[in-house]
Amino acid sequence: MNIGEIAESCGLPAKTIRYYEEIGLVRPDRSENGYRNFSEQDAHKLAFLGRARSLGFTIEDCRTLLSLYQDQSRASASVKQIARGHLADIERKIEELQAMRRALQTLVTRCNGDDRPDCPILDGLSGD
Amino acid sequence: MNIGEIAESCGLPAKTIRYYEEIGLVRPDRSENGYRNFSEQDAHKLAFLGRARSLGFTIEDCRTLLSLYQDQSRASASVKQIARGHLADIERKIEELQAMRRALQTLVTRCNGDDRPDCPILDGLSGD
DNA sequence: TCTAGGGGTTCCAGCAACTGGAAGGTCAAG
DNA sequence: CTTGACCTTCCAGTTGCTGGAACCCCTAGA
Repeated sequence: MNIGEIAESCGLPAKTIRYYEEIGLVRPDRSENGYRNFSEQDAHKLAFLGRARSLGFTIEDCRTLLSLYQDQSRASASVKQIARGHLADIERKIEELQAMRRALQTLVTRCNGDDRPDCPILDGLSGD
Repeated sequence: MNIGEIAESCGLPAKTIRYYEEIGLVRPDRSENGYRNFSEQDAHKLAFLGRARSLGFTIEDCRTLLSLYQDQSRASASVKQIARGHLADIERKIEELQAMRRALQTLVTRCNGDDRPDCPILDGLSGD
């Protein structure tokens, strides 16, 4: 399969797939004409990567997960550890964002948003 | 004030303050010896920037907010618009993260995390 | 007077994970 | 034979810093 087809099938942009090859996540063969030639295995890997990335795993986590995926003698504990680490990161980020949201919401609510200069948002940012 | 003192007072690393100068957010004078010499005004600006950044505003938003802050004839509506846009971004990100969290949580819960290879997390990522 | 230290300066490289664009090769259809 | 849709490589840019090298400045102590 050419890169266009595979991109279509896994939902990743061709650019991204080339990038994944560059950093060694996939290693498609090449046809006579120099075009990348993806196998079904590659298609699977890329779909796997797409899902892992969409769950927010870093590229390095993806690399590890992929190798665990391909390692029949893995321990599921290794996978779970990575996933839980990532889950903790996500939860931390959610909390950070919620704190921002609360603070910002407070300021926004107080601001009239009219044509006058008086502005509680700027006041808040300037330290009152 | 030298960069060290100002960094101390606003809580931003000196590196960051130099970077802010580089991109034109502050323009401290220079002493005879070439050291940056920050005024009280600069201190205020940097504190403002620190707070805006900690609420997640982009640098470009900060630039705009700063100019509105210094513009006595601003309309508070302009400020509110930026803040609401940013709030919407934050809310979108929170939702994305929460979706990730839910999906990941489900997989993690199902995984035994023992020394056997059987792993619902990898199964989920591989598309079952 | 020398030296050590703790400031400060510039400039360059690198992070994550792509994305855009230029310049050009390949292929099938009309 | 040309057109257009593919594909290729390579380089630069994104965001907001951060680290490090190599160097200057200033003060205090031996």
